[in-house]
Amino acid sequence: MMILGLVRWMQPVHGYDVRRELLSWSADKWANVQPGSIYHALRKLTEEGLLNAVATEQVGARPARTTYEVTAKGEDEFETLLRNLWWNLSEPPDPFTAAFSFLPAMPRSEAAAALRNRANLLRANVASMRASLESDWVRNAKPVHVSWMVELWSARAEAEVGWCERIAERVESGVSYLPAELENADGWPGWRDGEERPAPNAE
Amino acid sequence: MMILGLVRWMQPVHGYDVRRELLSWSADKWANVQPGSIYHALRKLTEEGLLNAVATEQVGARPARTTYEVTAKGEDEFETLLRNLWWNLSEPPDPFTAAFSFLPAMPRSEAAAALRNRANLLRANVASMRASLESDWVRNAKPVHVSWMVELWSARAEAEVGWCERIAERVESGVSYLPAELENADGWPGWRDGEERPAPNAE
DNA sequence: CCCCACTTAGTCAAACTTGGCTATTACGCT
DNA sequence: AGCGTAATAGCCAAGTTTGACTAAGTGGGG
Repeated sequence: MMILGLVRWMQPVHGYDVRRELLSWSADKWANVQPGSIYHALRKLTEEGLLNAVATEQVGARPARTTYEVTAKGEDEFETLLRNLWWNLSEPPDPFTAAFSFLPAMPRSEAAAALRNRANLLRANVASMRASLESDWVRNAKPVHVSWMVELWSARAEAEVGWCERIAERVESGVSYLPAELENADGWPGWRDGEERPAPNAE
Repeated sequence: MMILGLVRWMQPVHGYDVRRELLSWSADKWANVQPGSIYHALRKLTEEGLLNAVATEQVGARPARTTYEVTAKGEDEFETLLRNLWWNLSEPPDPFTAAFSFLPAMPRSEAAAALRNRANLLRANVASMRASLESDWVRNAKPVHVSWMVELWSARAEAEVGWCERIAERVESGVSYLPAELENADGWPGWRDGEERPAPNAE
């Protein structure tokens, strides 16, 4: 619920403003906030007494828009949430990691190719982020810490590029996926379909 | 829905098996799968024709457990999902990034301290992951690619440690958060409470 | 001057997640 | 033998998130 935070610093806002701001940050990508969630969140926060609906104006026959403000309680709650996120680690879920855990279900050649491909995609990403860091628009019109966030993403991505390439090589090299204890024991069924016969003599 | 994948390689399984396997991977952390989701997912996958309920045995007066298998259609679907995740980037949502975007709401000294703290937490994490990589248990009893996943996490974390420290310094140095265009213009209201008076002469 | 396409603002039902609950059996300890 | 604790299976209602939809104003090209 970081909608609360947004409302807090745009103070009197209505839902649509919040939506636009979020989309302009393309925050739907890295926060879990799609446009549809916003109005529900606003109503729920109001119920909980963290927000106040201060006005409901209507222009013509368009849907009425309700304007919100943060209450003292909301201020507190936000502070708490924010501190919590700043001071504590919280591993975010990562779909790629989940997919990677099924490595043995992919043919080795494809897995390696996909990893190399991923490395390239990441590199392209890094390049475009770098470019945006240089661009005048970002340098002059966006708060500086936005650039810092981009730097974080770049740093993580670069680290991952290296990993992708290292792992691609290992996958190609044909090392067995099975743990030492189970070498030439029978593993679970259901692994060996994507695998191109992991060559029992693999080392 | 990577429950499907799990069912696929443990072939005839019942819900509880899946649950245990997931928890043993502590997959509730990096996938978005809490124990409660499993049974619902299984039923839904069955409805969609991706799974088949093959048996329902009952031991004593305990809840009956239903055993599932993957259908051909499920096999296909899994293949598609898996490939999609392997070949395409998909930025996962990251709560810290979201929190960081509210940097101006934190006093500079606290922000810097929190960043340093984060760096330390990450370092501790990396250390414990490194240790587990050395441990015999992981080396001998777990498939090798599990270690590779740990390496990925370490690499990302290390990149982030560096970033935290660099940013902590910048925050402390007092550089203004405002974009060049808005220097000494009035920004949005609602920023300046956490900020310890961003000293208009800050540079 | 009219029509098409886009923007504005928000609703809603459906899907998905979650955490807590139930109720039985097995196990270890004294 | 008795008792408390842990493990076994799974259910369910409540809370969240989502993507698709509505429906009126607006603007500019032909």
